[in-house]
Amino acid sequence: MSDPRDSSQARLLAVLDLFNDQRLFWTPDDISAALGVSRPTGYRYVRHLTEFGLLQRVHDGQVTLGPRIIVLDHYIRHADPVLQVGVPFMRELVALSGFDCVITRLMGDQVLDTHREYSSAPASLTYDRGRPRPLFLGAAPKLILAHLPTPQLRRLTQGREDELARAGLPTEWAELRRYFGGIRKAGHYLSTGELEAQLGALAVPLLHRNGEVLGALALVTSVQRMAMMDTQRMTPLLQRAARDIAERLT
Amino acid sequence: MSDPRDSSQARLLAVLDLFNDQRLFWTPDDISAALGVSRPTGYRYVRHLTEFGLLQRVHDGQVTLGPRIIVLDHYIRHADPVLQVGVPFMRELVALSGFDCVITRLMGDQVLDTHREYSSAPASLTYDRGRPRPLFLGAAPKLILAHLPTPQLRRLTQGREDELARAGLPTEWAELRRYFGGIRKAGHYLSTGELEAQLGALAVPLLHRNGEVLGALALVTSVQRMAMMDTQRMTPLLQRAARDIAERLT
DNA sequence: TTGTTTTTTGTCAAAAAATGAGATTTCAAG
DNA sequence: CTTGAAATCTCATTTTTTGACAAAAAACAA
Repeated sequence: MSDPRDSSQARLLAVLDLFNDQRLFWTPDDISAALGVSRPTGYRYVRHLTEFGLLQRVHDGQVTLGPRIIVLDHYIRHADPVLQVGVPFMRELVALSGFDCVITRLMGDQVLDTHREYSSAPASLTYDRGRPRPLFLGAAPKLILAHLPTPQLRRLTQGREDELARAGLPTEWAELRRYFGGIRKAGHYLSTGELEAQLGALAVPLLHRNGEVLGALALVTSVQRMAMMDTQRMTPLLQRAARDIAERLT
Repeated sequence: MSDPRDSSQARLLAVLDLFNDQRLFWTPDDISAALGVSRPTGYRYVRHLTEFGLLQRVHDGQVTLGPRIIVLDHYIRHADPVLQVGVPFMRELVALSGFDCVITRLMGDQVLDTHREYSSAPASLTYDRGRPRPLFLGAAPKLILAHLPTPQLRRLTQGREDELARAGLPTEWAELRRYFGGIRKAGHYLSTGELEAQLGALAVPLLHRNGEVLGALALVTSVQRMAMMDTQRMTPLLQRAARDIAERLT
């Protein structure tokens, strides 16, 4: 019955929601105001979160995201088996192709690039690790969705008809299913200018033994250079790497 | 009066403390046991944290750190002014020296490398971004401590006599002060094999206009290659870069 | 499919904590 | 030393949290 977002514990966590690209520095007063709690309570929240390193005080009474975030991120990176076995293969692909190589994962409801191995001529600096990506744009997300079990795909797409429409995808369930089914059968997806006008990507799925989709492995570059790529030759290489990575996962 | 770590809000955050290098996957049951709360409460904690993306469920009932961590880390990286202006200078230093270039910061009580610009022959893969570093070992931390205001230095060193002794530093305050004073006057510090036996580093402070120490800028490489470096020539280049970075900070 | 076990979520009264108002303290800057 | 703002403290009241137990849901096996 109770909305889990409306509890004192959740309110404390809600402080973290205030921090983003746009605004990384807050005063306790602003936090209190933004959350609609009293000043002492705002200060208490800040104290608690600072205690755990999720926030830190900087000068002139402002607070910002704390060192614990960086450490936790380090743990994720360091312990993620997909990255541990994947990165060397990504390096090889970069050397082979000259393009950037990216591993993209669906985490919860969010699509994130968890690693990007840059080429000597990086394709883009706008989407690096951790920047939330649209669910329905670009090669990697589409490939991931295409390999999701049907119920999960349904859950993810439900209530996002607007977003689907804006991405030029069908909003009707049957048709949507057919669309993603097609991508799944193809086993790869080539996007040109979907996420960003000047960029293209070739992605293949990272499939666990049991068939579960772990994410996508993609090569990214400019549309011009992408046009010169021999897709027929590159796709098997990518798929091979994806298979090798999956095989080496415990 | 009340221990801030002993409150329901803090207990919720304490869940995050369970996750580290050693163990990145927990079941709600294990969490309940580790925190000494009942099963339903453990499940509630997991639900709350998952709600905010700090945790995520993976298969077979386990949970691990969630996507929100990666996103928040992305915000920090993306919005940190020191990195924004510093990275291009670091690239240049790497090109000039052939060594890795690292920015190290004191965040709260923790010393962290916030960025590492790798050379074509990376010096080490054991200390990358976000791995907590010892406070008293290595060129960068020493340089940062050396430029801290005296009261803060005192606070940081107090109660860590063991750690100081293990690092081969004086445990007595007056002597310690003199030691760090010497480093500060020198304006740079060359370490060989301190943090890791086979690595050396040359560090200079990143000083804000007002004299506040923002962190350290360091070149890292193997002791062999470090021995061949012309320190006399390299130090001014590093210092110059540090000054340029500081100047460009708003 | 069924039955069986395990995991996860409700229900609710007792216990614990969070909260806000206002007072008080701390701290930096004149 | 004074001033003013920032941060903390005190405490009575209100709101949550909590655990025991029960119920439901999900995973699993036959």
